[in-house]
Amino acid sequence: MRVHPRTIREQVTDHIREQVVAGELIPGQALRETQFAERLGVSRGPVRDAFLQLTQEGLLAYRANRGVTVSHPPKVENRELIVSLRQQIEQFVIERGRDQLDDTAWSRLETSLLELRDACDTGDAAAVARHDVAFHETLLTLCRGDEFLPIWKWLCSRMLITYTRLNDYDAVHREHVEILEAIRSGKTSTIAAALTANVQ
Amino acid sequence: MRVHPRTIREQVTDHIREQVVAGELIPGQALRETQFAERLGVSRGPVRDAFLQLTQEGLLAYRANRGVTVSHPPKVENRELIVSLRQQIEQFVIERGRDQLDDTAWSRLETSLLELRDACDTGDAAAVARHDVAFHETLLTLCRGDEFLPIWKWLCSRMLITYTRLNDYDAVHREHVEILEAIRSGKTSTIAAALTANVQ
DNA sequence: TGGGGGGATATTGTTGACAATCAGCATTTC
DNA sequence: GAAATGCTGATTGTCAACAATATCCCCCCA
Repeated sequence: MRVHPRTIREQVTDHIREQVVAGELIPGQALRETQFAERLGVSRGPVRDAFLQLTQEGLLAYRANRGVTVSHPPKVENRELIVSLRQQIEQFVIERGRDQLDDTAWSRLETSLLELRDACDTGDAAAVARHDVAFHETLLTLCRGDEFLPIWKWLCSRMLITYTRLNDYDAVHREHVEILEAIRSGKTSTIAAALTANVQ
Repeated sequence: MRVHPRTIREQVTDHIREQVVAGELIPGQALRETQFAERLGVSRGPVRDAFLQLTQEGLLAYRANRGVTVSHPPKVENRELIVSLRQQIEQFVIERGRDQLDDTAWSRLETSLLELRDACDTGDAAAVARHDVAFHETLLTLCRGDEFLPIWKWLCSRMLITYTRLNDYDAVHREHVEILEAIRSGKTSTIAAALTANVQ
C-alpha cells in the first residue's frame, strides 16, 4: 500500500514515539542505543538517528556522551502556552486554507474521521491518540499549512506526554465531527470554538 | 575556555547553520553529505546527524534518498504568525521568570549585551545575527524557559532565513538595551512593547 | 524526431568495528 | 576519615566499507 517504503530510521522513530506517547517508557528513563538496536534487529545507526529526531520533537532529552532519557511532561504553568500556541496555529492555517479544500480533500477528511471513530469504538487508547493527531495533521496539510508541521508536531508531542483526556472516547469523536462542521459553516468564531473545545 | 568540548556533530551543525543564515547557501540548493564531510575533514556520520538536526530546525528540507536542500523562506502570509508566536513565547517566559533573575543572571545579560554591541560596532552581519539570537536565548534560559527553547529556535531559524533588518546596527543594539530596561521596570506593557519592537 | 527502456553513475541508507568519553568504585594520600 | 587519583566497565561518538536507491544520459525503436 505504501508507495515510498519507509526507511528503517522512520520505522524506529515511529516505534519509539508510540511507546513514549503510550506511556510504556516513563519520563526520566534512560534509553540505550544498543538495547533498541538489538530489540528491533537493526544496527545502532538508525536508532541513533531516531533518538536525535525525537529529541528535536521534544519527546527525548539528550546529554552529550550520556545518551537520551524520556522527557518529563511540560510544567503545568507552561502547558497553558503550549495549548494556546497549537490552537493558534490550527486556527490560522484553517482560516486561510479552508477555501482550497476540494472534494477529494473533504473525502480524505471524512476517511480520517471514520478511522478515528473506529479507534474510539474499539477503545484502543493508543490508536485513538494516533488517529486524533493524524486527523489534525491531515487537516493542516490540506489547508496548505505544511510549513508549520514541525513546530505543530512538537507542540502535539509535548501535549501527548500526558494525554489523559481519553476517558470519554465518544466525546473525542464528536469534537472532531464538530470541527469539520464548523469549517463547512465557514464562520470563524464557530471554528475557533470547535478547536478550543478539542485542543486542550 | 569552553567547558564542554563540543562534539564534531555540534561543530558541523553550527557551521552549516551559520552558512545558511548568512545566505551563503541559497534556498533550494542541494547539500551533499560527501561534500561537507570532505570540506570539514570529517566522516559522513556527523554531517548526516547535522543535516537531520537542521532539518528539524527548519533550515533544511529532507526527502528520503534524495538528501537535503536549503529551506525556502516562509511564505509572507505565514511570517506574520511565526513572528507572533515567537513574541508570545518570549513574553510569556519573561513575564513568569523575571522575578528569578538574580545578580549573576543580570551580569550575564549585560555581558551578552556587550558582545552584541561589539558585533554591531564592527558591522559584522553574521556576528550581529549570532549575538542577537544568543541574547534572547540567554534571557529565555535565565527566566526558566528552557522548555520552549526547541520550538523558539525553530521560529528564530525560520525568521533568520530572510534576516534583512540589519541596516541599522545601532537600532539593533538599542532595542536590546530597551528590552532589559523594560524587564527591570517590571511593567508588563513596557516589556511587551520592547519585544514587539525588536522581534519582527 | 520523439518517447520509452536500460544501464552507468552519483548519492543516500545501513552496518559493524574502533576510538573517545563518562559514571562508579577502589586505592592512595594527607 | 575525607579528598584526590587512577582503574574499569559500559555507553556514546566517529569512521570507512558495503548495500540500496534515485538520477541522468544514451541508445533503441516506432
